[in-house]
Amino acid sequence: MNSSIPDIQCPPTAGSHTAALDLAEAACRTRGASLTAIRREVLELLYRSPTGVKAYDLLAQIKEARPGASPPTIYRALDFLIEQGLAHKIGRMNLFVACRHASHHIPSLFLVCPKCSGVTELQEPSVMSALSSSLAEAGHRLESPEVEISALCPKCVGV
Amino acid sequence: MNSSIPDIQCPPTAGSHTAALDLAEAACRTRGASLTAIRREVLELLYRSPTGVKAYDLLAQIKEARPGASPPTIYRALDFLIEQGLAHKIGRMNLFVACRHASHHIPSLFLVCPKCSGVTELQEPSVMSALSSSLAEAGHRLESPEVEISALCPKCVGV
DNA sequence: AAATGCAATGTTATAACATTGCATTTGTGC
DNA sequence: GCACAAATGCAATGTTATAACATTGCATTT
Repeated sequence: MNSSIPDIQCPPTAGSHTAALDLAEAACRTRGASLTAIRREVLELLYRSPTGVKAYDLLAQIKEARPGASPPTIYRALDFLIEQGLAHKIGRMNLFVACRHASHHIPSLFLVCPKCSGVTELQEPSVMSALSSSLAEAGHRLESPEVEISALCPKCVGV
Repeated sequence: MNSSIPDIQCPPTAGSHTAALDLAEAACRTRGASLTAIRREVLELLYRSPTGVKAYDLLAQIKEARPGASPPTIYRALDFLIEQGLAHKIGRMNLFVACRHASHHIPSLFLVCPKCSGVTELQEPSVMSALSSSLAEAGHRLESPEVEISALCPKCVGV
């Protein structure tokens, strides 16, 4: 559809993210998975919400285009995106956020602001290695390369 | 602790924890708060579950003694205990756990095992300071001295 | 003793978040 | 076209948490 006339539309936060979506689609393909229309739409909504989105808010947004959508529709899409490393869940807040980093070879910190719910993904290799070696010493091991931390964001620190 | 006749009672995981409960009660008192019977019972259940407990499991247990208990009964008690620094919530797992450290002047890491749900509280000042200075550089600030991290525990690492 | 204030608790309902199970459709290789 | 697996639609249900309002119990004042 959208081949020409490129500028109407784009509601809340965003430009089109087409490039990133295409990359994501290619990445899935190389792994034998497919970024279907629903999944792609959900991912796009995540891209538009740098601050994280709640599942039922996603659902409401998706319903505008697909009135039949139900909770499983988006939870399944989210599960897929998380499996594929394209999104993360922020447990403490029941918030979902797109992964902003091309590769997750480097573990990330997710700073979740308890005031405004904003999520910032931060890569700090030195902190992460200090952390994981401390854990190792205590006999533990990081489960995933995603470490969530509750931290006030720059905006909310000031207040 | 248990000085004489130490073995009757104590159903699931536990000894009586009377000493710890009394300490907690005293601590509340010095802050002008009161560890009422319900709150004390909830705290005791937390002490008995080193691994963390879900709110509705707590509810079920409390109901044995207090059939009228309802969700707010325990959520209120949990809120109070958390306010008082006597318990923590593990967000990702919807799990509640008693605080094992007398003082929280030193920030703590909470290692939550995603396999067995075990929670270990760990104090690592050097890691914590590296962490908080990294955050500060990015304009953020730790919200609380409690940082939860998903990490396999020693038992589950092996498997 | 009666009235007041106030924290805690009881009670009911509902909001918010997430999963299960099964029927149907879609895409892909043969 | 056909068979098979993957994805989706859909309804019901499960799980976690809070809102809203009434009541109790106890300390203080009158």
